Amino acid sequence: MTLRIYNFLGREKQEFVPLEEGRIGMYVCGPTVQDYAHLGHAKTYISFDVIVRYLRFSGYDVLYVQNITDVGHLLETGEDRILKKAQQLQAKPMAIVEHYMREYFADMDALGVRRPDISPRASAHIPEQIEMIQRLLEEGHAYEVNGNVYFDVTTAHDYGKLSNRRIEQQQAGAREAVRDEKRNPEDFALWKRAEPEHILRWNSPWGEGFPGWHIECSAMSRKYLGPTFDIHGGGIDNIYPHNENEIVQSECANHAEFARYWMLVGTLLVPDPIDGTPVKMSKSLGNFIRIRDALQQYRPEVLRMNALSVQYRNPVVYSDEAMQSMQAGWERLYGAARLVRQQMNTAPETDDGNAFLEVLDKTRAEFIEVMDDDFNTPKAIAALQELTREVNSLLNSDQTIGLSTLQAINTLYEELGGEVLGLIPAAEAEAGGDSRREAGLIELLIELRAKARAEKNYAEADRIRDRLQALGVVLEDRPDGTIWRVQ
RNA sequence: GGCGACGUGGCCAAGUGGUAAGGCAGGGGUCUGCAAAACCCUUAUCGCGGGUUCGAUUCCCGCCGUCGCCUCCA
Repeated sequence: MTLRIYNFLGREKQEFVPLEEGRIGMYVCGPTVQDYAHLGHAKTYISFDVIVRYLRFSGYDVLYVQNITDVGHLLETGEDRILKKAQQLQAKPMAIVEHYMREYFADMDALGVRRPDISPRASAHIPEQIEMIQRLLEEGHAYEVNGNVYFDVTTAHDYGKLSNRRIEQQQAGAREAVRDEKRNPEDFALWKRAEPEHILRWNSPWGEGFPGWHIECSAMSRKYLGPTFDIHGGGIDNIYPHNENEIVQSECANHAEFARYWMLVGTLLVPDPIDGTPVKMSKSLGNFIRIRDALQQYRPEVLRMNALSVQYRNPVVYSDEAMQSMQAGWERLYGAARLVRQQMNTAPETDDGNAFLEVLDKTRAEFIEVMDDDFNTPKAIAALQELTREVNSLLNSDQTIGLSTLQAINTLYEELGGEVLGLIPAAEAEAGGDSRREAGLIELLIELRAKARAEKNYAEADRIRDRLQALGVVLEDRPDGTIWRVQ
């Protein structure tokens, strides 16, 4: 069983072979912390979260690095974005980025996205960036003009190899005013001179300024993962110019191959309010939904389900309709896992139901096979859904099921659905300590209702059920008793 | 205009050179005091036109359509 990954460099599925057996160095482009994260970020980082979780599940020792961009970049108007925000809020720029960085982590935590091993900040790696720029200057790949340093793309023979853009194809100045300072329209800034009004600025050999957008990823990935590492990830919308420029400057500065496998994830789309066509969720279009706002409406697992409902390279739509479908699908999955846990409390210590272990083995094998094939999460979820049908049938049959069988089912749900996909919450997350009293009260009411039912006092029984329903507590009568859940 | 991705049942979405997973929704049924939940049954020849092939949804060409990138964006 070998892992295969679709490598954007070369555009084909390839067998994954790490540089060092059993270990993986992985870098994923992180967010610019200038505002609250939205669902587009959620899609990308949930995708990589599951990829990293699965790699670890497969036994790899993964070092996962994801940068925090906090140095600010230029708008078309020439204003610094973070500076602009700082003026609005009358606050120091570093306080702004600190704030949004913390909120970013809070949002990701809420989504069940495990934190990267290292979250290096661009502002904390200015010397490394300057050093890399100097190397590029020495090697003749860059030139300085008036305190700005640009990379000369004509000095790299393979510029454009990731995005398949060749320099001669570009329409110079088509949508961007050609700066006279640049030798070629595709040349990009490594270092920018800070105008007097810029607060975010650092000393450099070329005067006070700030780093260009792409150099931070090159400098920080090199620092923590080395000149050559296994996997580089990001959103596909950054393939050009960001990823392309990262590659060219890193390979020219390091004289070494950069990332060996490029994994780029598809975009989150949202229906256009006018005609309903799906369009990219983005800050500039103003059609974004903050993660924290979406979490008011849907559980994190349901948001994850949506992100994982397509293969990671494909785009996915976020809409009420889609989310309701995800919600229903998730509830069936989780309902079965929860029922298994509930049955464990009363199950006999027999080995009845052991024949089911075969189904579990089959599910596990299927799950691994499809995840090994470029992380096919839709198929992996399908495997769990098929398992769920079997589990429900088993639980609804009149045969008694032994504890060991239930435990085996539960373990599989927790491993594949919980540990890898993050869709099934851990058992201990179900009933917090403060809800024990509430649970006791609900169970008391269930006892009263059971008494009423035994006396065929259905009016009273239904009244209790309806009142609880109104409070969001749903009762389900099963042959062996009534169970409840919070809606 | 250039580069790239995609177009599969009512909706979403896998997938394969030999007639197509899974989910959601709808309809019918079983179970239930009634519900709820669950389970069973039920709907597709894969954008259009050519070509390659014994055979294509899957490979190639063209067309149409949608999205992304080419400017800060995950």
